[in-house]
Formats: sequence, C-alpha cells, structure tokens
Amino acid sequence: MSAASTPEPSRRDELLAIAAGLFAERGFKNTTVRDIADAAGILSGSLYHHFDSKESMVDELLDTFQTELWKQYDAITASDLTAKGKLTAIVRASFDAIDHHHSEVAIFQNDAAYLTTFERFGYLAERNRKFRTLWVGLLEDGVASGELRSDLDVELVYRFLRDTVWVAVRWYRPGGSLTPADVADQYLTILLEGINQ
Amino acid sequence: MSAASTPEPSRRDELLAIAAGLFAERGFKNTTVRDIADAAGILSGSLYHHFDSKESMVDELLDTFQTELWKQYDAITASDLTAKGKLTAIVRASFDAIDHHHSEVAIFQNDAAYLTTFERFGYLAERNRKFRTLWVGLLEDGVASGELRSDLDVELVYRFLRDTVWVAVRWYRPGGSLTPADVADQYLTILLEGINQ
DNA sequence: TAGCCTACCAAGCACTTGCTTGGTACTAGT
DNA sequence: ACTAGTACCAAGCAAGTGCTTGGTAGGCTA
Repeated sequence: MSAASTPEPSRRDELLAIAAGLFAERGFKNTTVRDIADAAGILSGSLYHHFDSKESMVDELLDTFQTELWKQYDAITASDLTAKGKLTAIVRASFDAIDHHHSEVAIFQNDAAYLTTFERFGYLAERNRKFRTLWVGLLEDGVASGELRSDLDVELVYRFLRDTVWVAVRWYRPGGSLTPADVADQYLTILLEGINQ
Repeated sequence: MSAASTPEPSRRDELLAIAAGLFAERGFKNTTVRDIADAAGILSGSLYHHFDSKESMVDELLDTFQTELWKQYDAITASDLTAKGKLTAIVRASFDAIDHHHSEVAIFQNDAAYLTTFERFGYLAERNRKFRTLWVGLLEDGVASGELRSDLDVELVYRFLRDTVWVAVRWYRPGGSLTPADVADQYLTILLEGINQ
C-alpha cells in the first residue's frame, strides 16, 4: 500500500480534499468551518493553523484545478486537428475533468456565480470569457470550413454545449459503470447527429 | 394603468414576488429575511405578519409553479400527438415556463437539492420521479415507433434533455431579443438533427 | 538540552441569522 | 362608538457564523 502509489498527501492536502467534498455537496456558503473540522476529526480553530480563511481554501481548489484544465485546452488548441476534431477533444477533456476533479467542477458549477461577487475571485470571470472565446471561435471555424451546419445561432449553440457538458457533474459519479469516455461519446453523438432516426 | 390589466396584487403577493427574485438571484439560504424586508421597504419582523417562515415562502412559490406546470404536461401527455410530438411540445412548454416563471425555475434549479433535505419538500423528489417517468417513457415510445434512433442509452439521453432544457434559466433573460419559442426551436433542431453539416 | 516546528485544543469575540414579542396607526363594517 | 382586521415598527433573543487568541504535546535537529 506504500509502494509506488501517490506520494503520501500532506495533512494540509487531506484537509483540502475534505473541504472540497463538503463544498461540492452542500455549497461553499452552506458549509461551515466546523463542518470541515468535524469531518477531519479536529476542532474548527485548528484549521487556521493550515489555512488563512475559508475563502482561501476554495480559492486554492479552484485555481489549481483550472490551471490544470487549461493546460489541456491549450494543448488541444495548439494541435493540428480540424475545428470539429478540437471540439470533440475538448468535450472529452471536460468529461475527464468531471471524472478526476468531481468536487472542483461541482463547486465551480454551483458557487462560481456567488464567488465572483468578491474581487478575489475575479479570475473566474476572466476564465469564463476565455472559455467562451475558445468555443465560439471553434464553432465559427467549423461552420466556415463546412464541417458544421450554418443555420444555427452560434452563440446559442455555445451556451448549449457549455451547459450540457458541465451540468453532467450533477448526476455523474466517478467509479460508476459509465466511463467519462462513454458519456462523452454519447453526448457527442447526440450533439453532432441528433436523436432522430 | 388600473384598467383591464392584472387585478392588483395583494401586498402579500408583492412580498412573495420580491422574495422570489432574491431567492433566484442569490440562493435561498444565502438570502436573509432582512434582505427581503429591505427590498420591500419594511422591517424584517413585519414579514411575519404575512408568512409563517422563510421556508413557507419558498414552499408556496415552488408548489404553485409546479402545479401549474404539470397541468400543461398532463394535457400534452393526454393528447393524441406522437411520442416525438409530445417531446417537442414538452420542451416548448418548459421554455415557456423559464420565460414566465423565471425566478421559480431558477430557485428549483439551484436550491432543490438543498431543500429536499427537509421532509417538508419531499414533494420535490416525487415530482422529479414523475418527470423522469414521463421523459423516459416518451423516449422509449419514440424508439419503439421508429421515430427516434435506437443506438443511444435512453437514460443518458433523458438526463441530457432534462439538463439542457432547465439549465437555460442560467442565461435566458425574459424580455430579451430571443423568444422562448426561438430558443426551443433551436434546441430541438440541435437535439433532433445535430450540428453536423 | 536547547530551540524550533508541526499539529492541535479550549475558550471566546464580534457579528449575523431566523424568528418572537408587545405595541401603534389606519381602515371597514356594524 | 365598537370591533375586527390589516400592515407595520422597535427591540431583542437564542443559535450559529468565521475567525482569533493563548496555550500544550510531541518530534526533529544542532
């Protein structure tokens, strides 16, 4: 059990993971520092030995996750795939993120709107703009190259795509019978070909 | 201004509408009774002349809305449309609900998971089950009749549909340039035919 | 053995929460 | 004039909130 697996997380990382699970489950505002401490088996004051504030916990969680996610997106953008190829690659990467960073995606989905009211979380709005630019650009490229149909409102298709991908975090459970790749493929089939016979 | 329009809402109804807007905007738990009272221009204690509790406000909002929505769904179910016809009719009715009962839909989307932890809101879970039965039944009927393709996981298509419809409340704003019918038609086109050229 | 570090506890402070209480002013019906 | 009902205010309580403070116990290093 101690061999070549993960390199033994620090107590700090353990606490962060516990907080992530609670934030994801009941929301950031609705999770108290006492909830987190109880789940970790310590008193609430002891958390402040490891973290500055409750805000800084969720900040670290979201920032770490988003940085990692965008590393993948940037690699896909820089690849030589067609527009449609990039779209499908990004959808697959996003479902992978739902699988591997379930709590962080859930927190982002449920609490981003609230958190962006603090200037500390301004980077969330910035990332959203970057995400929109990426998607809308790819959709327009796909239409221009003839890969995608041209009679739809690109802005609306973008919202449709964005929401359908990320909202899956509400029902997808890591470790279930469906792999992220399964879900991504079915979603892409519906999206690209429709459910008409 | 006082002629044949709406029949002059009671003070109680006004307060309920104010609360609905705040619940939708910042979440139920994250809205205080003082917030509601401030927005109405009264003191927080005065709210309790009209309502038993903060919970009973959101209860009344959700129950009224859902009862009305299901009246429409039941009429569609009882019609002589084909399975696909019923599906599209229900999608359109749902986008109409997002238009006419924006706050209530937003509250349901954002806070239902939290509210169902109270037995008072057990009816929400029951309605969700009913909704799932309706959708999955129609999808299976559509596959059986040959209207819809048979190579997709019905359960997954159901979740996809349910989420894509209701999550639109996050960006749709009543009174904008897009009518609910416009949005519903584009969504149905993507869903049925896909975005492939 | 001294000094420092990590990890935690016990107590509590300042503030916010939903809700209650006892009261006032006004209106409408009888 | 009497009563009942509506709509509100002023004050405050009990519970819970994030966070701070002063302290302890054990381990590591020089």
